[in-house]
Amino acid sequence: MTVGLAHAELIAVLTAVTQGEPKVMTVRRGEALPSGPFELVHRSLQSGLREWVQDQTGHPVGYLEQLYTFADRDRTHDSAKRRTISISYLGLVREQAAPGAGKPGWHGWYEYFPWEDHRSGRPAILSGISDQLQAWADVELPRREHRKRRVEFAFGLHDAAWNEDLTLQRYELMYEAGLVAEAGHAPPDISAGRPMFADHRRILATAIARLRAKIKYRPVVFELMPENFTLLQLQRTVEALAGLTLHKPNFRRLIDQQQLIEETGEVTSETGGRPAKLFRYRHAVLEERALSGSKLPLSRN
Amino acid sequence: MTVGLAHAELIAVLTAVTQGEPKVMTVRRGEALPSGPFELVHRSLQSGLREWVQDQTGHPVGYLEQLYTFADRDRTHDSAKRRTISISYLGLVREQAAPGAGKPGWHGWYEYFPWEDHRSGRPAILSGISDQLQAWADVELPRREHRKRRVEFAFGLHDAAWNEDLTLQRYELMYEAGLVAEAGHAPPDISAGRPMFADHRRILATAIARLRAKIKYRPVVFELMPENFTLLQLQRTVEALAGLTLHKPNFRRLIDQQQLIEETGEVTSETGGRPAKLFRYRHAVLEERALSGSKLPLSRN
DNA sequence: TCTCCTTATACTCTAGCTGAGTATATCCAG
DNA sequence: CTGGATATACTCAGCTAGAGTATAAGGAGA
Repeated sequence: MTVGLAHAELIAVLTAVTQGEPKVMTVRRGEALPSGPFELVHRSLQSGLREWVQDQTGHPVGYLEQLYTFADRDRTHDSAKRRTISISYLGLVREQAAPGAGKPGWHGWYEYFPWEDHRSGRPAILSGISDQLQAWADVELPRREHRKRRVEFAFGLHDAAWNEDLTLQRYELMYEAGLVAEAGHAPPDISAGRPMFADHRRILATAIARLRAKIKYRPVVFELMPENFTLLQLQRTVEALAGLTLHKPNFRRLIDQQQLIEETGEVTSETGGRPAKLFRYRHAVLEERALSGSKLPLSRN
Repeated sequence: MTVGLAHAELIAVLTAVTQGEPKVMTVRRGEALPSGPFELVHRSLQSGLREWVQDQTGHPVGYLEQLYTFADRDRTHDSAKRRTISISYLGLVREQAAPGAGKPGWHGWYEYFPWEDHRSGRPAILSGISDQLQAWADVELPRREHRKRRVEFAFGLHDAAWNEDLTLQRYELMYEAGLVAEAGHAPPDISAGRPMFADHRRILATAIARLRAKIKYRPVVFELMPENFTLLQLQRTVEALAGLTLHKPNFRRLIDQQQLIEETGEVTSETGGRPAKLFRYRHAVLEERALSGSKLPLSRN
């Protein structure tokens, strides 16, 4: 069988959470995600990415997960005979292992997606966005119903509740409606987040959505935590990722139901009030542990 | 930046469920998954796949989802200067739209994974498999604990329950332990399912795992159903995918809680006993509808 | 025609989980 | 020693999931 030829490129969304803020590693002063060629020396895609991330940041990536592979023709700047296949990955880095986390190179997620951070309530920018989206949705009938439903669902208007997992859907709607600079239409009058090179912001949206969904059923948060941490630090990290505030007593109950962590025996009084116990992740509890969450009515037969 | 050159290949896991059996479309008498080159004429990866699947099967693919992109060096049969990137997709086809579903070309999932079908109880083959896996896990101490935990968790031994979503983990363990023919070790004495070309069975395992997980929170089953169906037909389809039997009253309760379907007003008496009402999927309820399933303790502040 | 078998459909009950709120403990600063 | 801050423990109501039971309505065959 004949097989097409293409360039292969690896794109990384490296994420760390420092001081309760989610960050992404960037190049070109925050305008692009780091990327590199996939070459023959690399054993596999994943190890290829691991190698050059380690070269560039000097620190290991704990968790690495493939996100998506793109190859739309629009993205190609090559000759007519070649095109680029971009394979994107999500990588999680521990706070301590991200020494440049304050330096340029690391930028907060919510610079690019200000409407995604609901920790201090619904962002003001959302009213402008939803106004414009509803205007965009108000076309002739066949498409109108569909558009309206998508907008209301994705942005939690009317009776729908805000669903933090829909980051990608929201970005795509805004792209379709021409509200983000990358769409290339007339520049929007509201400043809808900082744009990025090519479709890099879309890839970041994919990563955020994936991570927000994943923390609910896999213990991946701990890849972002230092060795020892307090329960509130853990909660703040989850809140940073989800862009939401959580109910403290219930968060703690959930955590120790799962038996994912154990006390170190030490306490820290750097938290302001009563000293907090330090915990560590129970590596013994292993990564394989899925938190099930079955929605099927099983029977025991 | 320099970018590596590679061949690009699209691999499809096309699935249909006919008469309560999950099938996958194959070539070479069931030994391989259909695949085709990604070429310049294609607008995008997804549309490229859609086009040649439609050409080959003559029927449209309803639902199409990217699975994974592989590029391990072992898979390459090319010259030293090229390698192949394989992008795999999961596609769902309606029962009626799969005219070849009885003909050669379509094979049951469980020919390849007999240990995955628990609809008639725990398959007998599993005792042999778990014996051999436990023998394999019984090595010197540093690795033993980890191996034992993986085996027990993936195969639901001891206190762990069988988790149908772990199809890929189970296949990978069996591969590591040399229990599947593709591993290339000494041929296993138990016949652990029908092998496939290269890593195609691994890709099929990925597809099964993804689909089993997805039916729990997205209404993708309906992509596999005919226009009108009875509740038991729907249940049998879900059971076929999950490889499990479900509790009938609870299944029905779950379905109409979600308001995903509506009565057509007609009944069918082809089911043997009392005639069953026919239902159809409420397309109005739209694909965007995620069934949430949040595991985060949200607060209303 | 009546009985039995089969499938369809409706209802009940209980344990556990989730969302929400409240109460108590222990440090630091002034 | 008092107030502010954070940490930690406990309570309670409503919902949901798992499980079981009861009734309805067709067909096949005695």
